[in-house]
Amino acid sequence: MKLSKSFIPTLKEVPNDAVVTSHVLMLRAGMVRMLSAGIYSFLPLGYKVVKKVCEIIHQEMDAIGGQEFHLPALNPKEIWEETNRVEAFGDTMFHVKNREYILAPTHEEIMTYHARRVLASYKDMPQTWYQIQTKFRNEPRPRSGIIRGRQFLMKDSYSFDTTQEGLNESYKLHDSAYRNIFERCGLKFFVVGASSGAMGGSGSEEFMVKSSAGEDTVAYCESCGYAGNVEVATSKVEALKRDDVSKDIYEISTPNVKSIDELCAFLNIDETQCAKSRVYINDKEAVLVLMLGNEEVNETKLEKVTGSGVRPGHPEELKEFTGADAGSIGPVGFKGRIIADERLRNLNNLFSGANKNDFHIGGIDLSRDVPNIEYADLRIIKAGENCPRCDSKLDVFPAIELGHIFKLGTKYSESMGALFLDENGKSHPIIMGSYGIGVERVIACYIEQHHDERGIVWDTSLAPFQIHLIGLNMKKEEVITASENLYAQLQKEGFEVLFDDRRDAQAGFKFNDADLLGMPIQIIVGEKKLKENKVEVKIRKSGERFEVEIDNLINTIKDLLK
RNA sequence: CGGGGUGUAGCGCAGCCCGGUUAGCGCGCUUCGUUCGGGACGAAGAGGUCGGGAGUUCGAAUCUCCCCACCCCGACCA
Repeated sequence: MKLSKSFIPTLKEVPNDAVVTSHVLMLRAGMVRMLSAGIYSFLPLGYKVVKKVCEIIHQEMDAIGGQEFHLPALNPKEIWEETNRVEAFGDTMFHVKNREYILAPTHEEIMTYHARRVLASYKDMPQTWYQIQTKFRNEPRPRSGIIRGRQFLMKDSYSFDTTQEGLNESYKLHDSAYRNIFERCGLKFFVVGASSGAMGGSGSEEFMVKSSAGEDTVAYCESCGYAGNVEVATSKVEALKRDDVSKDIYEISTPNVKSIDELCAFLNIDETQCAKSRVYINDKEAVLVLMLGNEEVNETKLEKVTGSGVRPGHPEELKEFTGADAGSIGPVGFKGRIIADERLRNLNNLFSGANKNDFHIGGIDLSRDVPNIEYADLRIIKAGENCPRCDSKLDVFPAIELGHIFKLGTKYSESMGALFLDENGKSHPIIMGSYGIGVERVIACYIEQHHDERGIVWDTSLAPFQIHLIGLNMKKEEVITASENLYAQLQKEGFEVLFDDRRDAQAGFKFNDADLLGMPIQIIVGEKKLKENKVEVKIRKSGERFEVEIDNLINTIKDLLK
């Protein structure tokens, strides 16, 4: 491709609206342009990279027996109503105004639709179906460029099995395919145990990349490799001991004392002597959650205990269920379900709210005074706590979710009636798995991990071109002839070459563009070296440069790109 | 949805507080000349509904109100 004829609008200055590195570089390198918030056009250079990623995905998916589909983005709403997911997605789903259609945010329903009554026998399975296509989600706040958009490219696959063992096998195949894909893309990633959230199902793992631009928070153990989304991660923390003697409970007037810190200051006590109360609503019932001191409630863990969705109670609801406002709520006398964090187990002589504004209660013995109490791990773990597996210190940092694999089970096949007959003629729902990869995120994460102050640094696997050929002074006849010849030769050898043949651009301008675009190898054709029948080769990654006899160039390049 | 910010030429910005000629600057773009291995120089040009609407005023980029778009933090996020 000749640069003089290409649409690769590079930017010298950093666009105002871009914050994260990958976004800045994708804009500066002319890979993408924004059309609207969270909606991006891929320009020719960027789309070349998309296709590289897709090709790797195709190869690895085909290798595990995947079959590619092309499914509609426009879906009849009634199919989504079969699984009740129109309601589940709520405002996140785009609705078409003049038809009963929606824009598909994922494709479980559509794949299941095609599977039902067609995958009718155990003999038809296992099957793995996948597709790479645009999904639509009405994100309330798109951000970080391509990382979180309202429309994005996703590879998703679905497995159909007749047994749990079969599902486990499909899951394992995807797990290894995903590792291959991300490795071949040159990403440093790790795998974490995850919450399966509103997708439903049992097992679930996320493929993550550490990044300050990430929206997930993960706990990671350097020494044993334990990794978990903080939504589900656990840690070992020092247990607290019960006092030998339990005091009687007593009421304390605590005017205007609301937070745990204020309470500790007012009574001159430690926060580990306090049980913080949070009221959640679950199935229209109030659930009182007790945490030690200032520790935060992990709502995902809480939902696991309650079995269904929770939300914090509104101020009016707090008053209605407890008789007090936030800051004065406590377990003594509370009538609903009470779940306390494990760290509070059996503690006594605690302070908590009195369910009466401006009053607290001291001397609480959870075993004695809160008979119906339940305990569960409800904490959000913190960096520096001990790894649950090996006791080393845990690291906690933000990360980007690249891929997610789920054992769905029969959630969709049951609600949609995708059944098969087994060897005995008995009917069962198909056992499904679902596996996604954010294609654009792969690119953004790659750039987050592979750039320097001059620009992007592509590996050959994802590079839009292998070689950036630079003709320096394209007004000199000998430079034109030599570089045109090399261009033709390299192409004949099958290399992907971007040829900077621009007549007017100065040398420095071309060098800077080449470093910004970041092809693995630059070949520089200049007047002086040509006199010795030589050109210069620069390795983008290392910055290393050396002279090569023109006659040896092809072989040198072949060696370098091996 | 809550909080904060921005919107002036393709890009980056100044001007606005304190209203008053043809609205500026840098980069980019066009033409000519010089230069030609790390973002050149000179000369001459083109390019603007000042985000949109309403209002105040003799007069609005500037003041007031409404709306829209975009960014950041939070909430949300299969």
